[in-house]
Amino acid sequence: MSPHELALIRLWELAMLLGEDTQRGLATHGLTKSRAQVLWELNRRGPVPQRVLADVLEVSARNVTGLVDALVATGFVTREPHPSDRRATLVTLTRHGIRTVEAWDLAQREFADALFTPMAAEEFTSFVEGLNTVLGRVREMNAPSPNAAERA
Amino acid sequence: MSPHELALIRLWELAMLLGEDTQRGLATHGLTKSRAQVLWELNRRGPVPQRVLADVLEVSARNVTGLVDALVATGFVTREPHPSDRRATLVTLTRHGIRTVEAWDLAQREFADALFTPMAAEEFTSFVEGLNTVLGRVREMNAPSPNAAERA
DNA sequence: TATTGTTATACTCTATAACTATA
DNA sequence: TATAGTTATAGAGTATAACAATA
Repeated sequence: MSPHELALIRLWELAMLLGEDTQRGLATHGLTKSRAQVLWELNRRGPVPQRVLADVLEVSARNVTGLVDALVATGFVTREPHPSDRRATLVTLTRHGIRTVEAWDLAQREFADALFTPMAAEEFTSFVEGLNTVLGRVREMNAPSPNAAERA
Repeated sequence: MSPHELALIRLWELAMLLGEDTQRGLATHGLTKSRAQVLWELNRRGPVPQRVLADVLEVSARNVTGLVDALVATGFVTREPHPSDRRATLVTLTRHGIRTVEAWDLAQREFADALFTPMAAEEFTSFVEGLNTVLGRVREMNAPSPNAAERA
């Protein structure tokens, strides 16, 4: 197996481990990855109509209806009337939803510190440099998405 | 945002991009991630009873029934009688299944080369070093899994 | 006429529980 | 009695299409 191939496999393994770890963390809050993404966007953007969520998450309007239904039922968000468009509803974080997102933020910072603090400063720096290079390459190789800049 | 936090976010972004890319590739073969994992294990292990697939993929026996049903219907595998245990079936790759796995293998090698060849040799080396360190840290921080060695 | 969100319907992955056939 | 795999049932995420209310 070539060094390149091995490096790619290591990247995959890391991605999977991080994914599993995150999923376990979300499950303790009674959340799934998809529902968590909704909360995350609401935290960034404030109350938005479901249409906006469908666009930023790149899923169907129908799917958003289901995700918001579930988040309402579990107390993370509410549907509020839109002040000027009676067709739309504003999906709004509850206090519970806000506290949940804040708890992740903290957990993520702590995880990042626990992960990288033990690394030698020089090793960390060159790792991040390589990571940025690889990320740039992957972005180039992917279908050029006009939304990439907007999402970043 | 701290450098540690930023690095973690970059890792996430890379993981997501690689995941999306892979999913697109699988879709062109008419496959999903779960079904592809089945083919992958069959390629590594040869024909195995469904029970083995359930164990290695860490999913329920019921789930394996569904995945194998779908793979049989789409011509990637067949169910063959087990020579000594009449309760069991041996899930076996068809020629189509074998060629599909071989095509991925090639595609993965090409992708890895396209990704890393443009990197300076020194940058690649230190990136892989950092990657291995991070991977080790994540493994430590995760729940210590007795199967980790077996799966690797 | 176009847009927001819903209902209707369907497919995939996932799980547990009950059951059949076999060990 | 235990195991391999299926049927029955259910929940989550996803999609398209038809439809209602509103713009």
